[in-house]
Amino acid sequence: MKTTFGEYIRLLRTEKDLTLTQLAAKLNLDSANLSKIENGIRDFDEKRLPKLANIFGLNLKELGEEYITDQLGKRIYETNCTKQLLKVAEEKAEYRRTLNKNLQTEKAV
Amino acid sequence: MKTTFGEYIRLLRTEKDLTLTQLAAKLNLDSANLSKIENGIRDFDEKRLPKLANIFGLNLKELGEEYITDQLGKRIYETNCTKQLLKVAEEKAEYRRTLNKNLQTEKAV
DNA sequence: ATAAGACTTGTCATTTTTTGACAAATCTAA
DNA sequence: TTAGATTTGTCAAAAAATGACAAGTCTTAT
Repeated sequence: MKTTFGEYIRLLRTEKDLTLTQLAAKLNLDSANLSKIENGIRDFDEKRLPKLANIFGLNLKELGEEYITDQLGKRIYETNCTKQLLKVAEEKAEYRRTLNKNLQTEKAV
Repeated sequence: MKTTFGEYIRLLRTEKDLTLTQLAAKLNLDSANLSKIENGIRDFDEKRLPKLANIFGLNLKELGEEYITDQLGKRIYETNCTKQLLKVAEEKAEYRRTLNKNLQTEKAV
């Protein structure tokens, strides 16, 4: 997916010929706020992902991955994080994983 | 840097033989909260980075990079983001950059 | 031209999350 | 033991995210 999550929702919505008001209702959401979400002014609330998946018949896991990559991509963009720094960030994530592993085995003892 | 930001602060602090209370005072911060920061229970507040850099004679830009890579690394870890997904996130960041570029040139016209 | 529906924008109250502060507990070394 | 260092728990305050509504613009059909 080469769009923002908001653009993706807009795509799904227009494909099905739904208005903002119609989709917003299905999502228990104000149409004004959905508009902001599609335009990237606000974030889609993670807890509505299951509903979104249902409405459009999408796989929840895949949709969730769209979501987190969008969120991360946004942070990467906002922090002007270069590829080089992103690599460092990835290593730090890896480090946290080993920390957690060690913690688990400690508990086991 | 192959540690969390909290561990890094602890390293800097103990190298200089400072107590939590002493460093916390320099940072305008409660020692109890600094303890939580070093132990990864709370986040270091970004607005204290300049102070932190001064106290330990560090380059602010570099310290800032330590900070954002730690923050991103934490998110990557928390979301169980695989390398593959991280690549997608990076592409999405790239996409946002082009969006922004187009916006700029639009403005110019 | 204008009326209706679709969408956008601005604002503010509410909710949620993060932070600051303090008290009390634990831990460690003299 | 006891003094200092650190950790943990809790709660109020501050900050950020979200929900809701009013009013605006834009488009299209009549």
